[in-house]
Amino acid sequence: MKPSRTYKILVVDDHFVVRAGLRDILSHEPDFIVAGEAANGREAVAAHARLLPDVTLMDLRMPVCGGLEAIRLIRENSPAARILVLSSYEGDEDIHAALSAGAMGYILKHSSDDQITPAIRALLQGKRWIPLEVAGQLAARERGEILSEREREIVRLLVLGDANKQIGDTLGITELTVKSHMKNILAKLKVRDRTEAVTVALRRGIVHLPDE
Amino acid sequence: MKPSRTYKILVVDDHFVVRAGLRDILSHEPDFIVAGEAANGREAVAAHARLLPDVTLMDLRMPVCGGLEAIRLIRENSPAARILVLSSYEGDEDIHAALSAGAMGYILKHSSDDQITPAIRALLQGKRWIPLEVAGQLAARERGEILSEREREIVRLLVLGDANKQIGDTLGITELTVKSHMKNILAKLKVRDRTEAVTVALRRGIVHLPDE
DNA sequence: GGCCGAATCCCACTTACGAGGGAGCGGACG
DNA sequence: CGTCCGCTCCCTCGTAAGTGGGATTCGGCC
Repeated sequence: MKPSRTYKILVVDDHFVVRAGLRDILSHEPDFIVAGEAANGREAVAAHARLLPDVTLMDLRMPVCGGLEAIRLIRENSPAARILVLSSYEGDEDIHAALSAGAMGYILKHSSDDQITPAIRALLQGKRWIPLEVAGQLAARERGEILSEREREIVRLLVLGDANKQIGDTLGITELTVKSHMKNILAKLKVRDRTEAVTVALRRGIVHLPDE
Repeated sequence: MKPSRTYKILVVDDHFVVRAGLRDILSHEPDFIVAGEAANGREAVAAHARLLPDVTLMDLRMPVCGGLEAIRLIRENSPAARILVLSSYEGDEDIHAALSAGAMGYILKHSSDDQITPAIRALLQGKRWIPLEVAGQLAARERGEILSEREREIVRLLVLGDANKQIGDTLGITELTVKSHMKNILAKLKVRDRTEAVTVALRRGIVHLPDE
């Protein structure tokens, strides 16, 4: 039962153990071959251009260059690239950002192999693959209020612990304007104060913890 | 070259892909055998009691029952148990808590196989295994100020977005006392306000994001 | 015993935050 | 074209947050 053809897969994750696991899982499919690996977004872009894989398995949270940026760059060079995000997190903002950056599927890292290979096969057939739990997050996002770009920018400074005055100075607007935005942010996130806003924003993937 | 004896290893991680990776990595060592797997702390305690492995590879962040609690329970039943923590995070508090709970080693998930098997072999010989980067975090912790139990309790409520008054009600103390603690917390964490305190506490592993 | 540091608690004061409004201006979209 | 919505700015007001001090208790250590 020689397969009609083999499919090249690129594996991108900064954790060696995860790459080993994917290599092992994919090796059980006779028509899959792991054509290459990358440990960060920059390596991923280079590897994709070199290998032109049929599917790319991509983590989001990586050093040097994150998955989102890598997805954008890869699809600039190869608009037909099929990218499957494999993430630990399920914040609605992460999911939405990945899909709108051009990912065709999104699965969670605690998925077992009977979730991973079907997802890859779906992408090979040009289909999208969004599990129910992931789709649920997206639906919840649509129901709730969505932060504007400016509001996200303010939340980014908020997690640094900046006061309203400082945030205003950074963005070149008055403190009053910041407070006005902050009021909308608190309402949209349905929280009582800025501290809770930080935890909710982190949980939903709207912002991430600064590296240092 | 038949090995003199084989060593039983228990793998504990909630991510299927990680378990697969470890299974694959360990299978390359002829004297290692993955005797069992567990996807959370409760399963880990049961599996350890049943299998009595020579070494347990344990993730920290897991649902149902976290790794820390699992380490404590396992070492209550088997004080000689050798547990190697395999974590993605490197917050000094996580590291310190795991080691004082009884773990004998601590490695990071982006470690390659040439870091993982030596760590396991070290534990098999009754030695500890703390990589430089991990030891550095611990050293930094010792240099800095360490939060008291009461202060950690307050930080836990802080990340929920509770106001000082609420925190006081929860702990049965006055708001004034909470503010006094908060003052010390801000000083110890070297931050300006409670918002920054949340991000620093999360980054250092002093507290974790609430599940919901 | 006596000293010291750490943890806990209390008070007064200044500042920042968040609620409750309102208003003008721009682009997007039907 | 008008309407919505995001961005900007404005004012007031009550309250929470953060800063300065000081008091207490308790255990360790010389």
